[in-house]
Amino acid sequence: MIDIKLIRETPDALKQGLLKKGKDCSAVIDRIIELDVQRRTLITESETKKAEQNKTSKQIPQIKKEGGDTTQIFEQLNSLKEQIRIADTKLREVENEFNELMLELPNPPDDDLVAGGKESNEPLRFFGEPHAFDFEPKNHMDLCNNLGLIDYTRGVKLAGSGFWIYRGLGSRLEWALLNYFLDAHIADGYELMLVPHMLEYQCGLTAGQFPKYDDEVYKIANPSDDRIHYMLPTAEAALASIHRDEILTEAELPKKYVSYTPCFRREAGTYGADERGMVRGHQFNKVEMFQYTTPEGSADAFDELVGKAEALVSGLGFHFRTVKLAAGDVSALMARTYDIEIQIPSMNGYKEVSSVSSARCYQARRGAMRFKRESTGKTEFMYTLNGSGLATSRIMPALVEQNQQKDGSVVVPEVLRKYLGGLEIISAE
RNA sequence: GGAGGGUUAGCGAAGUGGUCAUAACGCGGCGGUCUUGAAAACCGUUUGAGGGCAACCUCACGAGAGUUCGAAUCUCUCACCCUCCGCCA
Repeated sequence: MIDIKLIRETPDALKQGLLKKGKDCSAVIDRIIELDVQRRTLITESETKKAEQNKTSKQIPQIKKEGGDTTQIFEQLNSLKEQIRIADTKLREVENEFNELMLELPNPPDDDLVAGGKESNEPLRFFGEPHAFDFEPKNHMDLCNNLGLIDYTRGVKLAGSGFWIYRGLGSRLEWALLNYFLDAHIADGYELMLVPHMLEYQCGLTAGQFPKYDDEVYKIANPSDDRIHYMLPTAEAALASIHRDEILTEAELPKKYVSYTPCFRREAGTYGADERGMVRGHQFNKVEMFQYTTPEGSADAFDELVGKAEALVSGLGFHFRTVKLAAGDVSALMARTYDIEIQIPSMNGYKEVSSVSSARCYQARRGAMRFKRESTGKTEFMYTLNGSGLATSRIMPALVEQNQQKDGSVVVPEVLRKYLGGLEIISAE
C-alpha cells in the first residue's frame, strides 16, 4: 500500500514510476484522489454531527434530574441520528472503494531502476566460469532417475503432474542442501522460524498475494468452516505477518528471520519442455530470509541479503550471475529486486535460484507494522525485505547436471559432504 | 465434539445503560525532588488510529451486527484464551 499523502501530493511522479513497471495506473490514481476528497468531506460532516450528538446527549441526565421537558431534545437527537446514519453509509461506500483501489495499486519501483521487462535486466556481476563438458551431458531428470534420487512417476501418482518424490539419497541430498543453507543463516544471526504452512487470508493481504494476485495459491475450504486457509506460496507470506499490528521499538530493528517451508504454487498454465522436472513444480522446498528494518537501514539490509544468497551459491561451487531486474520484471509488490541466476546445462540461459527484494514500506502499511523512533517518539512504518536463501528446486538440477561425470555419477559439493556422512560421489549401484 | 468461565492501557484489575474511559486502584516504565551514589519516600508522566491550518473534534473496552436519544454494560453472530469431559498422534 502506498502512502495516501504521496498520492495526493505527487500523483504524476507516482504515475511515471508505475509506468516504468509497464502499469498504467493513471485512472486508478485519479479515482483514488477523487475518493479521498469525498472521504475527508464525509468524515468531517459525520464527526461534526457526532460531536453535536455527544454534547446534546450529555444534557439529558441533567434535564431529567431537574424534571425538565426532554421532548424537544429527543426530536433533535433523532434527526441527528438519521443524518449521521446517512453520512456514515455514504462514507462506508466511499471507503470501501478507496481501500480496494489502494490495495491493488502496485509498489512503485526505486528511482534507479530502468523501465522495461526481462530484456532490460542488467547483469551486475558474474562469478566463476560456465561449466564445460568433454562428453555429452545428461539432463537432471535422467540423472536423478538413474541414480534413484527422485521418483517422478510415483510423485504424479500421489498428487498429479508437478509433484515428485525425493527418495533415499535424493532425500538426504535435499536435506543436506537445506541444512547447509540454514546453518549459514543461523551463523549469521538469523532467527530460525518454523511457521504454519497454511495461512489465513490476512497474511496474503499483508504480503500482497491478495486480493489481486491470488491465482497462484491453493485455497483450502472446509464445509463446516467459513474461513479459508491457503497453502503458503513462500515463507515470506508468513514472515511478513509476524509483526502485523505491532509497534516495535527502534532498538529491536533490524529483525532478521529465516524460515524453511515447502512452497505451494498452482503454476496455472504451461511452461513448455524447457521447464520440466523440478524446475517449476507445485511444491518445492525453500529457505527464505526476511528482514524488518528502519527506512534508512533497508539499503544495507538489501545488500546483505544479496551477499548471503551469493555466498551460498558460490559455496556450492556454481558459476552464477547477479542480475538487477528492470522495473517491469520486478513484482507488483516490490520496489527493487536482484536475482541470482545459475546455469542448468540442459536448459537455455540462466535460471533464477534466488530473488532478493525490498518492499520498502509497502507490506508494512498493508499490515500496520510500525516502530517507535527514539529521537522523535513517533511511530513510523518499518521496511520489509525478503530473499530466497535458497530454493532447492533449481539448485538440485544444477547440482546434478553440473557435477555429473561421464559415467553418470555425480560429485557431491564439498560443503554438503558433512551432512552425508562424508559421501563424495553419488553413483548408481 | 460437549459443558462452563473469560477477553478493559505494558501487566493485574474495577466499572453491569448517561453525570469517572482524558479508564478507579495496584504493579511496571520514564522524568523529577531528596541523596556522595543508590534504595525508600514523595511529585509528575506513561495507548493507538483518523479528520482539521489551528483551536479542537471523532473513533477504539476481543471482532462484527443489533436495541437505544445514549452501550464496556442489554441482544445476536463469530474469533481467541482458560477449566473440565470425550476423542486422538
